[in-house]
Amino acid sequence: MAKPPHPDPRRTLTLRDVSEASGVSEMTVSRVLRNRGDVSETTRERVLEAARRLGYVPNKIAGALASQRVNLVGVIIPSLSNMVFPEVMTGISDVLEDTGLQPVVGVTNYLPEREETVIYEMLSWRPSGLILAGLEHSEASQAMLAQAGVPVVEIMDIDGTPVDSAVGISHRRAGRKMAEAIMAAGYRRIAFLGTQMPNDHRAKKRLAGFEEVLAREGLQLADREFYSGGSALLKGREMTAAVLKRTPDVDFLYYSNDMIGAGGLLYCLDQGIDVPGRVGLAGFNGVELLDGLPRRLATMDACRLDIGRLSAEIVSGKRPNGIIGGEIIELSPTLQPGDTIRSA
Amino acid sequence: MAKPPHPDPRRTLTLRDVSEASGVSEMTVSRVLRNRGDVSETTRERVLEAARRLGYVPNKIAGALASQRVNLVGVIIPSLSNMVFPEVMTGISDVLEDTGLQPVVGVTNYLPEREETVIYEMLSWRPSGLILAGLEHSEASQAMLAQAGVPVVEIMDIDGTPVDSAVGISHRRAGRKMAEAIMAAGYRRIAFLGTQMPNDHRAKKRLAGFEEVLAREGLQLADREFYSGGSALLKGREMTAAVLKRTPDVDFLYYSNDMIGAGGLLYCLDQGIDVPGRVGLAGFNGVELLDGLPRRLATMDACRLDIGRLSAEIVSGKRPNGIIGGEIIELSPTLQPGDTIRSA
DNA sequence: CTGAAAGCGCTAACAG
DNA sequence: CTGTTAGCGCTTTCAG
Repeated sequence: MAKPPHPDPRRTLTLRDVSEASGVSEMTVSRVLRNRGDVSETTRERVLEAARRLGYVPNKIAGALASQRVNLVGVIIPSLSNMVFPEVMTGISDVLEDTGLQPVVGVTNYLPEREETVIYEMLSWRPSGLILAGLEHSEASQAMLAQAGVPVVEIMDIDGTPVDSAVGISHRRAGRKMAEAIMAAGYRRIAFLGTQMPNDHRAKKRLAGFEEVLAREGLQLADREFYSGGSALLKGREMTAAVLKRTPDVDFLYYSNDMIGAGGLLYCLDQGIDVPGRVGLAGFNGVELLDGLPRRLATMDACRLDIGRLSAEIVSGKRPNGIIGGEIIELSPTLQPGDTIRSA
Repeated sequence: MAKPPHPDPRRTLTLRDVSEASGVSEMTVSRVLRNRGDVSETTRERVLEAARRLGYVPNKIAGALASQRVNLVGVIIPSLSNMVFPEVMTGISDVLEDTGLQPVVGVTNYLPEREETVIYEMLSWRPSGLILAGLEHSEASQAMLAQAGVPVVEIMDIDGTPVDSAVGISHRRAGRKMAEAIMAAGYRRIAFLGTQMPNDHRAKKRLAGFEEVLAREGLQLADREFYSGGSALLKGREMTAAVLKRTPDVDFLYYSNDMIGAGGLLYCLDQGIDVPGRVGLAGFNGVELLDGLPRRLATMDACRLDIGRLSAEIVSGKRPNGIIGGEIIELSPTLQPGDTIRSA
């Protein structure tokens, strides 16, 4: 059997193929395909026609190597199933859309070692910038970020020292603010219900800020309950039941996120517990989901869309003031009292 | 002012830098860093030490160009905020984890033109494979996929003709199955509530299968209501209210997804409507969220985790039987009757 | 407006 | 076990 005439029928098309098919030099083909430099209308047409006919897809690997330019922005987040990160992504995409930059997401599952790997992998593709959640990273991660040579934006949190730029809210302050609102409403026997948070630094900071305010009034948490994994709504119910049983005299339940808060709310309503009279409830995040609940859970908006937008502006060098890097932007979360804190 | 002595202090390290710092040839450095070929323990140590000390991160662009190998798998999905795709992603990641392949996600927002762009961008990075949702694509997209020269797996749906491989469920059959269960339970005045679905082909197929069964019994939908955008839970409430008002004698509400179904369920409970006596309810997807609701909504599990896993197996050439491509795997969604269909 | 030459940083394929 | 030689497919730069 003779071998097929062509070396590898599965090989993808190259600029050369388009060049031969159109009778135009590779260089000019490249120019046409990138809309760079002046090319006569006739040759442009011929090239485009040939490229289209062949179904040519440029090889960005080769292009990036030659031009030392990569139109990718790495986005590193802890989780996709969190409701909060998709919204951040939306903000990022919105802004990057008309910059020629493309977001590439990596997920760490809240694991520092995993984060290290993801950062390493991302950087090995030499992206134009990096956006990543949080200010806490392993030493090795910090070193890589500092060396990256591209804009790095740490998002969500500003309580700490960023490598380069940061966009986020102060979770400590957010915790304080919520505590103050709760105290002002007259609640005194307050329990905290949240994730087991070895690596959820932001939740930890909120709790710290929260307890700070309590301490100032000579109070401390009446109870606390932690969970990990599983359906957040369901967990919220279970934890609420547990706390209410263990510490029957609590008058407020502060949840580390809206999903478990929603579960708690549904549980209380099921049980006929008077909310916010007998117990008040509050969560954190301002997730859209809450809009459909029988009662609006008190929460705090984490400015996710703006965080996404601003971080993308920084990475793409589109800040209005023309600042280059090292920016720290603090956003102010708004308290949404909803219907689960009684009015003072 | 004299220019700085080094060409560009911001340039990233190369193999050559490590080579010089360790006194080992570039080639051997490359071998060490990739764990390829035999290298003496001494030189290995020396290289690793130098690389670590310098903070060298290999340039995958150059590596990929030279080796004609890219350890990336493109995953193209309509949306991230859908609850369903994160789970698919989990399945994919699980399997890819120990293959050296990395998923890269692209989002289309249910827009065919957007999908075309994303496919084009993805392919321009010459990934090792592509996983994408759905069987319906623009002609140009189909052409690119067919030309890609790498495994392409279309997921979620199998009612149609895939370019290469497919893993999913038959949504038409799923719609039929649900209709049969509802009919068997004795409901007859059935309404459909769903997304405005110009591009949600799978929802459309479910509805088609559903209506097929109704028609077989000489019935047709008593009412239908569509929405787009907004908080699904809230929309579910509003739509339910609208249908119940417009067509007071309906006895069943079939929702195109669990989120709006959950909203409908909460509304009915709020209104004191007897579920499933006065009206029955059902959704689609089997989202984890449902576990925390006051009553379990009837739904159908879409096998998302398995879809993710299997598609990743195909792309990475890990199918147990050693099949190469062109596989069509149909999974069977299970009906979860929950508490919102009365027993027959 | 168009082309030719010279790499980008790495790895395959051989020689030692 | 280690080094040398060619490129990978594109873009930059500099001549026409």
